[in-house]
Amino acid sequence: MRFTPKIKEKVWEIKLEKKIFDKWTSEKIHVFNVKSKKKIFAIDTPPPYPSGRPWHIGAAAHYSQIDMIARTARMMGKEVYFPIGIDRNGVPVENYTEKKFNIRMQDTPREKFLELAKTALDDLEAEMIGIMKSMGLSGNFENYYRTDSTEYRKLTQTTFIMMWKKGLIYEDMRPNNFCIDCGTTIADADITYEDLPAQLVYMNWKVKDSDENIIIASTRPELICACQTLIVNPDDERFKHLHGKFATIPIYNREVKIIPHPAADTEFGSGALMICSYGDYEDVRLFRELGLKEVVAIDSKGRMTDKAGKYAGLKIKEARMKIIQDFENTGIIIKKENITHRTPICDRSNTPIEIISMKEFYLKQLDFKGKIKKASEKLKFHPEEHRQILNNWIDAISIDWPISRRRFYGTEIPVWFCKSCKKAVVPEPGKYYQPWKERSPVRKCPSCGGRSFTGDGRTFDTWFDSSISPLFITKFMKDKTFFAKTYPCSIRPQAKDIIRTWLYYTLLRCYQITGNLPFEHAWIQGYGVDEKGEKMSKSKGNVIDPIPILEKYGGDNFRFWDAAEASLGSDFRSSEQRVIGSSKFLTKLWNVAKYISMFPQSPEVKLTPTDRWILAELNKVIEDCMKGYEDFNFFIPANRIREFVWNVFAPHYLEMSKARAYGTNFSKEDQKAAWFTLNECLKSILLLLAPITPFLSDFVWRTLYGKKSIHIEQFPKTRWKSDLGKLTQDIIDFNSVVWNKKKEKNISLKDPIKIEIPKDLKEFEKDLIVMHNAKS
RNA sequence: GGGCCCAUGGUCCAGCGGUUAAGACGUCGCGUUCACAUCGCGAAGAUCGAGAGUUCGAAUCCCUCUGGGCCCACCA
Repeated sequence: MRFTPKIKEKVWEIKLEKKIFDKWTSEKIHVFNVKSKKKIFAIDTPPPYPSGRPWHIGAAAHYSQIDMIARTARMMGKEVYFPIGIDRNGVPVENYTEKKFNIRMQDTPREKFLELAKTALDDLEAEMIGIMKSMGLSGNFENYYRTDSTEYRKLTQTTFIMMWKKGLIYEDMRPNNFCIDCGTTIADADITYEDLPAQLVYMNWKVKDSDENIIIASTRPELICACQTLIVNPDDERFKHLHGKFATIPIYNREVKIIPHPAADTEFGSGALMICSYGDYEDVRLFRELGLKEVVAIDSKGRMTDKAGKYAGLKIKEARMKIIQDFENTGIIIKKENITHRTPICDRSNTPIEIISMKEFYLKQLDFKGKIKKASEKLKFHPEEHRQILNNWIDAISIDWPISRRRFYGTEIPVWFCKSCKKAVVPEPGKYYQPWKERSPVRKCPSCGGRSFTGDGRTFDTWFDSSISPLFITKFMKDKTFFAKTYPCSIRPQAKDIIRTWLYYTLLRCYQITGNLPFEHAWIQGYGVDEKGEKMSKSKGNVIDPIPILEKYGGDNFRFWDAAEASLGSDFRSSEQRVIGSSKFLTKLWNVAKYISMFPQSPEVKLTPTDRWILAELNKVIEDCMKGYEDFNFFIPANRIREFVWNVFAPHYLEMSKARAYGTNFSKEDQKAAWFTLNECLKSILLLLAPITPFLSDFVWRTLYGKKSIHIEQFPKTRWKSDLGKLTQDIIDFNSVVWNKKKEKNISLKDPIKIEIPKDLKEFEKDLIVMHNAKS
């Protein structure tokens, strides 16, 4: 009998992937059916942000693993809802638009700017979608969503209006991070710190009713007009006699109290410092703690206000230089020191931020800290240890969330202000509002009856949009049946670095709106770092572009690489070398499949001990893989299968059963037993690998086992349990000994050798003798 | 300053109370028509970051230290 492989290709050809992907699309095997009888598994896919190229290889790997989650759930018998979205709101889009068209947002008419911003990301978005497809994502590409769509923004506004009605939103004048250059309040997340040189000046202030002076050290002398108190450390002997006395602010001649407070460091400067509104967040904290009244010294354009007296109208830096000069002339400054100062910088404009009080909208979150923490106990984390990051963040929250931004490209805040009573008027939900260019839908002010309104020009913080993704994808307020079936979602996959933003804000917002958690599982992936273990960043220039790697090695090799390298939740190194290394396994598997494809498939017959042994081993593999899949940890199955195929199945079972499979000197039944076992193993391996390497698995499956896709099958069952599995190590050891002996004797592996089969391996004697050409 | 995580052959990564410490990549040697040179077999290479402790027994548990990564706070 001649055997020819049904698999013809010499190697796994990555060009086949495109065809397979198109087949999936035309067969609609991944289309979500909300009416299905199966249990629904909804994935709150993170909509990626196309903020520049190249797309981060770690992010691409992340999405390929999200697809593994989807495929795993399908093979566990669930009806999977796997939406795809793209995030397109906020400052990075504006930034990209400015660069792309060489304009400045603040100098461009809003309408015009929005038009440009709306399409600025289209090419980047197309590229991202292309990457997702080449990685084989089984998501919904037919109608993927965008966070800047009318639909999405309408829902963001609806949730705002609902919360407004519940009294969860208020407007307040508070000190906040303000970027003068961008002209907006910004979030803490938009700030980085840089060590910049600064001048620490020591000033002599007169103490009231005394001949003494007190020396105040400051890097911000221009803020003395906003000083409300002086503090010294309670234990500082130098100042104990001054507690409760007053000092006079130079130039302004206003008196401020000297009080003891532990925030003053005896080691730094003079030991005494002024508390002004606002030099830094310590000032803000103390103003709040001590109930001080703020003095607005700087306006939103970055100029001194009339509170600064003769310095009014000057820019901050000019005022500082001027006042230092004046103090030097009058002998108030006794010393100047050059220090480096950790300065908060706006991430986008690279200019120092100021703390300025502005009227902003706030969402209440302090009242929910306990509730969110309690509710999140039910959320299952993968891996569990990352729960800590969320808990730490919730504990650290000390103010409500400022949600308004003075920017253009975002969801507009649906609010008009009555021109006569100045009160905010909020419309009914159900429409996408743009108050900066539309007339108020409310004709008469509910408070004063006024009929004239001004539209709010601000937009929301982008997290205010993205934090309702679980509501948007489940068609909240749009399709009651769909929502009831899909919410809460099953899982939120996301990266570790946005736990305190995206994960936290989503929990908060969805809890406030629906009263329960938006998903059951939180699946957290680490960062993709470079080959040296350093975080990739554009400034360092170590960002790896996934496109050339995908083109060269294909989706499956890329996916197998990230599954086998990125352990659940931990950071993983990325390099082309490592993808090449992983790709060897697919070649190996390909050849195993090609070999097995030579033989006909056989119904189950009486199996030999060798067959029952490898099936017992296979059984263990299935058990181990399922443990990994149940935790959505693909590192475990990827490595377990590689280990099994490469080190047990191919070198030992394939060799032991080869003569039987070819039918040399064995009965027809024994031959059929080998055929059956070979195919049984390959089928299970393919099924177990299908979520990780969907292309190759499907190709081989359709070539050998079925007209239909492997992706509508379920994971293999464990039905081959047997004690023979205990003998695996002995078999491996014995084969190794024989190979070594032949090596020592310098004879070919096919040459005969005199060797005894060990007692415990007697059951396998016949196969072992033929395999090694052993003579007793 | 507070917190979290990590430390295993040249590199990556398993093992989490008892194994001759697994595997992959890389290196070296030998080998090949018959699934695979995008291969096979074999070899070298790890006192499991350091120290102390618990235990009959520790890479594995406790403590201290060192080095690295990350998050939060932050010097007026």
